Amino acid sequence: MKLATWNVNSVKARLPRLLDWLDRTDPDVLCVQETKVAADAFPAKEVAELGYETAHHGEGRWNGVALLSRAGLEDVRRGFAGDPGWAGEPTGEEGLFEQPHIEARAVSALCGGVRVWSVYVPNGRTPESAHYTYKLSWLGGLRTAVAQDLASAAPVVVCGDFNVAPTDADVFDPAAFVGSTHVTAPERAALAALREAGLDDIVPTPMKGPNPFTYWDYRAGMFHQDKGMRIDLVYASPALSGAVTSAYIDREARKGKGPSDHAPIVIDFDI
DNA sequence: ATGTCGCTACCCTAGCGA
Repeated sequence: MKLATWNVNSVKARLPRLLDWLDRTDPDVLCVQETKVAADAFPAKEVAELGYETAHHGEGRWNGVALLSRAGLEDVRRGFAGDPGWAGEPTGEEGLFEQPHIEARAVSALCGGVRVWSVYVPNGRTPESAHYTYKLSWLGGLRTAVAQDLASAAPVVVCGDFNVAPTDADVFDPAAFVGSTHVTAPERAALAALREAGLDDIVPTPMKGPNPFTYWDYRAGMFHQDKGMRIDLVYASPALSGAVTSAYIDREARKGKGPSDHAPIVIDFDI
């Protein structure tokens, strides 16, 4: 099975590149994040012409995750029990929600006997922010939901934009991130707790240079200087992590006119 | 690194989020 994950930063803006990439890369399953379109606005017809079924979980202008599969797409689950939702700022300016707002950040399905998740973890903004607290509790809820999947027979793989760099080697300069999200001990502990539920981090090989980065800010020529981060991750249960035959970051997809700010990860499993 | 994107609402540019 060839599995890939890609934060496309708007499926509408990226559609020509997405279709071209699917055609040339030929994955069996693609996990998509940041579709930024409403539930019924995913270009399912266009990807169907390339042979893919779609499961989209979208809400409009922000977030949105999808699974594209031609290896089967069964038992689709949008969201997960225990998602805390975004409850607003405690003091008000952005407005308190009467009920926590459950955002479209996770979708999972059985693809060829594998429980595949596509997730878009909250950014967190700053460590002082209510968004950061939300990020940590969201990751805690994800861990509980994934642990339940791991108790069943099917192998599990959780793919997506985690908005956390697991180690200092996963950012271009740790000193540049002091006081920022994505690198704090609690965020890394939340990732570790997810792994400890029974998943291995499949670290992909960069196509060029020593750094396994998957994201480079659009600004300041960050991509050309390889000042990036590894925040897109593939966490797989042992039956899958032991069956990896290749894993790489497709930095070619980050080049040229109109790229996403994230590169896809492509993994081959011999299963 | 704060140099760019993509979105929406409101009108074609500003404000937001990343």
